[in-house]
Amino acid sequence: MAHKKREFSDSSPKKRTPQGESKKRLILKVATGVFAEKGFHETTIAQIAQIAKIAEGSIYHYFENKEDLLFSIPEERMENFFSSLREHLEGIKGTLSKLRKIIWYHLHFYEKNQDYVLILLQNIRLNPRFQSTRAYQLIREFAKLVAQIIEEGKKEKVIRSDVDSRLLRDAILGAIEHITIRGSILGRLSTLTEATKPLYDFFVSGIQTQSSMVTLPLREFLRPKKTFRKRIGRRSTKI
Amino acid sequence: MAHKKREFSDSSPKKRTPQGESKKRLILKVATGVFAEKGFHETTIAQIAQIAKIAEGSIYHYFENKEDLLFSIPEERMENFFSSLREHLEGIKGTLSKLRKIIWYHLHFYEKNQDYVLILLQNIRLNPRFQSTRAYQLIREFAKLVAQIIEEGKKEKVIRSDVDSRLLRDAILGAIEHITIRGSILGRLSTLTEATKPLYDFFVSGIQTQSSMVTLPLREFLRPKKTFRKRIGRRSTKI
Amino acid sequence: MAHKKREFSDSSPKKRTPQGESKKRLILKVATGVFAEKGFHETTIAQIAQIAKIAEGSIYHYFENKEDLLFSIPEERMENFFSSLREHLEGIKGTLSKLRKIIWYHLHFYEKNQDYVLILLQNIRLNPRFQSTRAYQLIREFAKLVAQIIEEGKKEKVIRSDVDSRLLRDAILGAIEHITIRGSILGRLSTLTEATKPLYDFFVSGIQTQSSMVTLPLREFLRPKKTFRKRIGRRSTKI
Amino acid sequence: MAHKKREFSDSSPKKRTPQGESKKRLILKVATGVFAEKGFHETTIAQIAQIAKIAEGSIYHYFENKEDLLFSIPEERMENFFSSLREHLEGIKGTLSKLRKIIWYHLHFYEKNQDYVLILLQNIRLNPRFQSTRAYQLIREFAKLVAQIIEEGKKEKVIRSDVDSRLLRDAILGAIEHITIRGSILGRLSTLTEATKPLYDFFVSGIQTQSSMVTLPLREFLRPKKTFRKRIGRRSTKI
DNA sequence: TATGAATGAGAGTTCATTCAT
DNA sequence: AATGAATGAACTCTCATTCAT
Repeated sequence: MAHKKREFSDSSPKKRTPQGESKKRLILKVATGVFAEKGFHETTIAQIAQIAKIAEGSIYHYFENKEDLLFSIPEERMENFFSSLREHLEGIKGTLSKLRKIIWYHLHFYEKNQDYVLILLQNIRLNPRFQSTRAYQLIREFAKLVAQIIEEGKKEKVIRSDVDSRLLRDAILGAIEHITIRGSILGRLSTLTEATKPLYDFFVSGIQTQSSMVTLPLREFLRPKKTFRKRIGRRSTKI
Repeated sequence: MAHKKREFSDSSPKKRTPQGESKKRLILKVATGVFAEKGFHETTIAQIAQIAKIAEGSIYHYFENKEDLLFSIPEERMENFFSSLREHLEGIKGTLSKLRKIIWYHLHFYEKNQDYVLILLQNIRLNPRFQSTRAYQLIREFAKLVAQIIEEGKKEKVIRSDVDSRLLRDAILGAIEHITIRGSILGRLSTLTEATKPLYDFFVSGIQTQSSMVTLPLREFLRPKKTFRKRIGRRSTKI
Repeated sequence: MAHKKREFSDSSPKKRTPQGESKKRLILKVATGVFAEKGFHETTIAQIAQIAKIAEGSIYHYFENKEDLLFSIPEERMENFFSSLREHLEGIKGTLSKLRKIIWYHLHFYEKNQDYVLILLQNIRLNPRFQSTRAYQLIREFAKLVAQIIEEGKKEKVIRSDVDSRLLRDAILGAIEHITIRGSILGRLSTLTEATKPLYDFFVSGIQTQSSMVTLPLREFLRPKKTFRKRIGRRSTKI
Repeated sequence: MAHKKREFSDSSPKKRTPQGESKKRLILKVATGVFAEKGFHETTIAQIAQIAKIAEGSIYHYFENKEDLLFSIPEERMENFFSSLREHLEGIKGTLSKLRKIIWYHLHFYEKNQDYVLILLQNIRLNPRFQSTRAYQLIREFAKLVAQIIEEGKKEKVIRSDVDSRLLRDAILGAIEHITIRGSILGRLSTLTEATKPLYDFFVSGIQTQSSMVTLPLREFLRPKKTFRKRIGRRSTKI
């Protein structure tokens, strides 16, 4: 009555316990898909087992419990995300170019990991227990990296010195995330990277027209600079 | 399906303080708090009832089921949010001022409705059934309004004509949301509005320093303008 | 919707005696007994589980829900009833003999399946959802069979040609059922088959005495027959 | 904490508070309809109250509880049924005519009380608590009456002396009930009385053709009668 | 390793019934 | 007499998790 033959090992790239390791991957893959589609709480272990064509109990050989399975999803992906990002940033000169790269890479990554994003944003990120996770550390490191790059930009006088690095970082990441979520709702996830240039432009150059923008700055530019920031500041405050 | 007859019902000293409609408000208030603190799925009806000091069954007098209770939370708040925003925008001239107001108001609203935000962003927004809700319609209307204001800005030549209104809107809202979520994690929700000016500046003026920015534009400004956009475009694409 | 994690699950000394398929039978048997005794609506899943000495949840491994459990009761029995009846009818010549056999077999079956009958008549038969059931189909087939046999009898001139086959069938089945129900109330279910002969006689020979019956028919018999049925008809109608 | 008021007996056949009495009737009428349509257990007090356009609590002014409401349905109807039947039987001579009348009247009553029948047969009759009810007594009396009439018939030599009166009665009533139930399923309840003649004929004359039936009896008729019944009996037993 | 039947705590929900008004 | 908000016991059903095989 032997079911399962699986005579030929399937997709595993390397091998440790070639079979075992690949089965863990299988579970993770299936779980990611189902979680993304139906939501974590609406998904049952039984469903995952059924789709993965394994027994429910087998899932508990690889994962402590349902939440562990959930938290295991970002592990590999974040590792991947972060190391690959570092490669991509390798050799790029200039803060703004790095920033542009980060925006592009982030969108690109979300585009290629659509199901994962939804889970991350909806079910993982705010879970307090997630914060004691390796993946969470990577996210923090990534966030720090972005803030550092911005700080560099400020030192290099490419970015205005009054910019709050962490706030800017959050704004950029937030913009990326929101666009991703909108994309997922509207089914436009596959063209996410197209938003790179406009997003970059929003943040780097702002949205003002040259004419309306320059009027004031230009005069500033030709005059002594000391009062500049103050004036801007004043303008911004009078809501 | 049915219930046993309650054979002996002697032991309960029932209180009855029929405050009428206000009980619905009470439930809503308690539910919002508990949902925000523990999460929707981690909250039980029994808990809500206990905190509200009412019977579990009473909740079902006012709400169809747990999800209906959840979806009822945004109802009033969004109505409030939107109508109050309109008031705030009343009489404001200038697209950028309106935009600044919207940023401020949004942050302000989230600051005053901290628990609500978390629920909205985590448990409500992406639920497909939410989209057949009055509150969802209001959110859509609000989003449209923002995009319209941006469009106006483009017509008035205050905002660059190559700006994608909806994308900009999503970027701004995303930035606000992300900052709010970060704030909730870090316990900084009560100073949210302080982010108004920096956020506004990011989007309106960009983050580039005058010097680095003007170098190129200034030359453009002094020359014939026709090639301007093209050059910017080219620059932006070379990632 | 969801369930709390079972934080500590230490206290249970679980037994596992996987008898496989026979557990479904056990549940069915216990359920039949309790349903018959207390009625479907008055029986709780917990009671069945307790008597069967299994966990409540186990019942839901074998049956979709309580109603499915109810509707599963007739499945096997009707299959049994019908196939066994066919065997019993095998080789019997003559419509009336077949009819007698059916009456006897029906009573015999009810006698041997006392608890089942009550459930069938009280909780199953009139439930609209039952009618999309295999068991219901068998009941229909049985009913058709009886009507067919009566039709045969009419062709063979053993049964009066003016007999409405379906009505006669319903009358016979109704009589059987009512007697069964009375028997169940009076605790006489074990002598049900004794009613075979009298019931058969009621329907086949009628209840009239020879004398009172023959008086008229005999005269008819000795005279030309054509006005016979009419006269009978007239008599019957003058209520 | 005294519940139960009902200090004064309620069930008076005339009227005390014309309004009150008519409201009780209203509730009874509505309840009968809903019970018949959806079944007793599937009907809620709230539904009845809603349809009757009264408050749920009001129902408990007139009825002890839900079951009391159920058992109150037959009360009036059975009273009616029985007294009206007596009138109908008034002046009818001859057992068979009375029997015919009873069949007709029963079908007629069910035809006119369609919703009531279903409730009686499905939810009331077998409920043990019903048997301590006035209505149940009436049913018993009716059943006795039928058996008595049959006994009379035997004394008058119109009905064969070997007929078991109670069994015959049960067979007749069962036939009527089954035909009614079939009628309710098939939506033919409104032509129920048409079954009077065929039913009567089944029981009184039997279903055998004259020819097949008479062959034997005729010979008997011409010979001494004593061995007649025995022979029939013998035939009937050899199943 | 793998299985999947078995578990059982506990969740959401229902609804007959009560009683202050 | 009438109301209907309030009650809360009890029910069905779910499902993460376990463990004997």
